[in-house]
Amino acid sequence: MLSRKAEDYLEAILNITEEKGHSRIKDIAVTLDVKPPSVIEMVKKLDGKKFVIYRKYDGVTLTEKGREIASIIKDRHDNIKAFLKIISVPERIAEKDACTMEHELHSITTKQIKNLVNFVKTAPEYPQWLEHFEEFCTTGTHPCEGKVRGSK
Amino acid sequence: MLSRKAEDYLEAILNITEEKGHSRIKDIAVTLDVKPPSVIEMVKKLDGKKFVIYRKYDGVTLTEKGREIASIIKDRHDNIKAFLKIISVPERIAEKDACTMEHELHSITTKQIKNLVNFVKTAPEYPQWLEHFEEFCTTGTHPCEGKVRGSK
DNA sequence: TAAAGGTAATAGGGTACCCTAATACTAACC
DNA sequence: GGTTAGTATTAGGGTACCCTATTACCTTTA
Repeated sequence: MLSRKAEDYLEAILNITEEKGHSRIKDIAVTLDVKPPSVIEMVKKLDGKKFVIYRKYDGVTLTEKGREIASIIKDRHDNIKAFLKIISVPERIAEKDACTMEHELHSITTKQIKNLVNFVKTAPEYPQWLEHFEEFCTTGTHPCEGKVRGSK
Repeated sequence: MLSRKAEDYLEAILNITEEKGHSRIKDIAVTLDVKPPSVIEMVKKLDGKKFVIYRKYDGVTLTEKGREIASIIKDRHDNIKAFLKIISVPERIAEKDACTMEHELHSITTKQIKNLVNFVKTAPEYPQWLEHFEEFCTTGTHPCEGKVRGSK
């Protein structure tokens, strides 16, 4: 229903509004790294579809409908980022790649990623799991393999 | 350097060529679910950039440069799909979502996904890990938690 | 070898998203 | 209240990718 870019705009508006109390054209432009005329154009479109309310010279606010979409995207973003950090992707790259993955993935996929994050985080052996994974990344072998010091 | 769509075309051409020995406009169109004129347009562009060789009425072949890109994408695709299947995403959805993720992700991210797949697959407790994960997805708790029957 | 059926190519358009340059507006200060 | 600095808006264009309708070409078969 909404394009990937449209979702990006909604998410940005949500973040800016939460941070500053209101969303101005310029802030959206800076956040998304586009020029103000591009923002105006998209915001008019989103207003036409009732995702935001846009009044000239007076900023942009999300409608209930718009806020709902934005929250879903933001939630996906956080889960995907958490997953990427678990597999040792550096902060900045995790942030950027979460922005890519947060759109278009099937809901089952994002649900399973969320499950994986919870599974690993709440696992009794969580810290060891992480250590083992990191060692595996460096050496290519499982630390516990064939040793007395098992995975437990 | 190459757009996401351009990469899709290269990957499709690689797959079709491997399967049929040569790539025709129509096959590419069917694979990517677009109309032939769209294929012609893109293929001309890819020819101009030396990723493929396109001769009218005579199909399309990858150059060395084009094959290299296509192979990288295909490799990413396979790894991402393997990951999605590990976390119990159904085949068809995994295939589709791998197509989405295979572009634009940072090389570190795709490397770490590959590492994760190998880590889990070669783990001494691999089948148990999977069972535990699946049970966690259904019940929300770790099977081994506080029980005699531990993770080992 | 000529006609037919299918594939390929071109012409002409459309949408989504982005830009620069020019103009309009607002707010804040003198 | 007028000037200025900053922000918002409009006007006009550009690129990427897709389409339909039309025309060209090839291959097969009578």
